[in-house]
Amino acid sequence: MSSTSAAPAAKPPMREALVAAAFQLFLERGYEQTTVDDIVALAGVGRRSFFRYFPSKEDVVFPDHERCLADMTAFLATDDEEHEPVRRVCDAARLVLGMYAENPSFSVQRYRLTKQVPGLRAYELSVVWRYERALAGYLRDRFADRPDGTLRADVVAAAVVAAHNNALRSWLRSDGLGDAGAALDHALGHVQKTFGRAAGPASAPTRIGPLPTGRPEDVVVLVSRRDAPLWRVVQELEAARGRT
Amino acid sequence: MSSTSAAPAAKPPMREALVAAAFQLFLERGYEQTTVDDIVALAGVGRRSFFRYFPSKEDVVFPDHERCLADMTAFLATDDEEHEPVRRVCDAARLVLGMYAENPSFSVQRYRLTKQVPGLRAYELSVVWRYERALAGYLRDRFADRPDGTLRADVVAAAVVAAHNNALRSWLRSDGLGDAGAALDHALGHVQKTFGRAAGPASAPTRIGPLPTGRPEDVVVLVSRRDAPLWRVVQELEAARGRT
DNA sequence: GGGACGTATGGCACTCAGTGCAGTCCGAGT
DNA sequence: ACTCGGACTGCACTGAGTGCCATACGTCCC
Repeated sequence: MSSTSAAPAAKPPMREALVAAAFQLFLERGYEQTTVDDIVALAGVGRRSFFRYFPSKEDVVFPDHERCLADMTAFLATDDEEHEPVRRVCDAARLVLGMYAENPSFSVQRYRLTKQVPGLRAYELSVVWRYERALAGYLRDRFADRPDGTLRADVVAAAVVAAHNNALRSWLRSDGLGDAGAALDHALGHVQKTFGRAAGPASAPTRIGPLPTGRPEDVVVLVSRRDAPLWRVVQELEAARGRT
Repeated sequence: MSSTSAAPAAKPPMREALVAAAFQLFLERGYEQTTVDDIVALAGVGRRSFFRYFPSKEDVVFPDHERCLADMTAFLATDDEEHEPVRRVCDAARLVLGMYAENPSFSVQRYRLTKQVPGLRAYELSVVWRYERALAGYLRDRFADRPDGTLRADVVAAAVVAAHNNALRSWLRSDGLGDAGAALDHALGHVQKTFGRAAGPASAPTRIGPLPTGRPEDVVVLVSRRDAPLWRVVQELEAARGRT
């Protein structure tokens, strides 16, 4: 009972051997030109063992996403409600980028593979989708009381993921040389500026507020939008004045 | 030369027959429990013909997405630069919903399938991804001069897709009974309010005088007096809003 | 009418991913 | 030494997807 149940400290070397053999072959002759038999032959293990460590051939390309997804779920679960929600999901996205930044060369190699193999691109999309649903689930929970809570949660989660991917891909295209963290901070900064803090940025300008009382000759300033009912009323008033 | 080159008017019935046979079997015994041999046996055609019409078993579930994607690409390509970009991609999203709304029952059946078959979900993600890239490509072009153009384009495209999916899924969950268009307009309205015309320089407050034209989402400032007709209209609007 | 031709279809054999099952090997506990 | 459990291997099987060739049908041309 020493190290098997508590922590996965004793990692089987076979898993790493399979990943290494797979990437060697993928890089030298391409993903689709490499069969699972080739991989297990190079790694010197039985074919059946491959599928015990990786449910599919595609999984060997993303060996650590499952762990990262679990980390993110745990990160969002341990929330003391003290954090601003948008800020919180941005931090969760930083967690993912951290995983990529752990092995820059590996991430760059994988990026080149996924860029040109449709099957791998589809697989990556389903992984990203699970990240996005985790973020959206957290936000739906935090926005439960707001009017369009689930809609807003979905949109914010999608925006965070898009910003993350934008920064990540530009870093990967630079062969992992640039500052990934800075690029991500910049991208997420935009998202936080648009969504962070307060309810809808749209409701603020249209809101007129509690009607104050005062002298009839007081001058009042109204803020409206051209698509708000108030503006249409103004147009009618103006049209009526033009006719007289 | 009559109808083969101009328009795809003479659609082969085999394609429809395969789709019908496939869905019949998918619904009565499940997607993974149905083999391609089962489908072609029911349709009474050869196995090889199936793969001539559908590159993979998954494609038979989404028979019209390829056409819809082409429509969207064409819609975005024929842009006279007169439209507001965010508004334009929202309209493109409405195009996609239109395809779903053409066959409500078919869309609902497909939704139930994709919801519970991981392989189909992954396929759908890759389709949605292509829509999103089409939108983002258009926006990247329109935002080319802005400072963070590509980032903004990616985020807006993701937000539009998320809003579209939110509305679409809630409509599908209602078994296609609700008003899909209204739900989508509501969702996209949020996105347009957050992103539409936000980066432009704040315009100076407009005096009422001669009514200026402008974009619907512009913020306008009105100056009035408490004894003027405008203020009384505002009071009525507020009272009406308080009642609802 | 008959032959040449392009196209749509069917049949067959093949590769390869993925699974189920049975057997083997090895280390730990008693 | 015996056993028990887990890791590993081999083998046979299903099913998706592909390449190749044969066949049928309509068309055009002579």
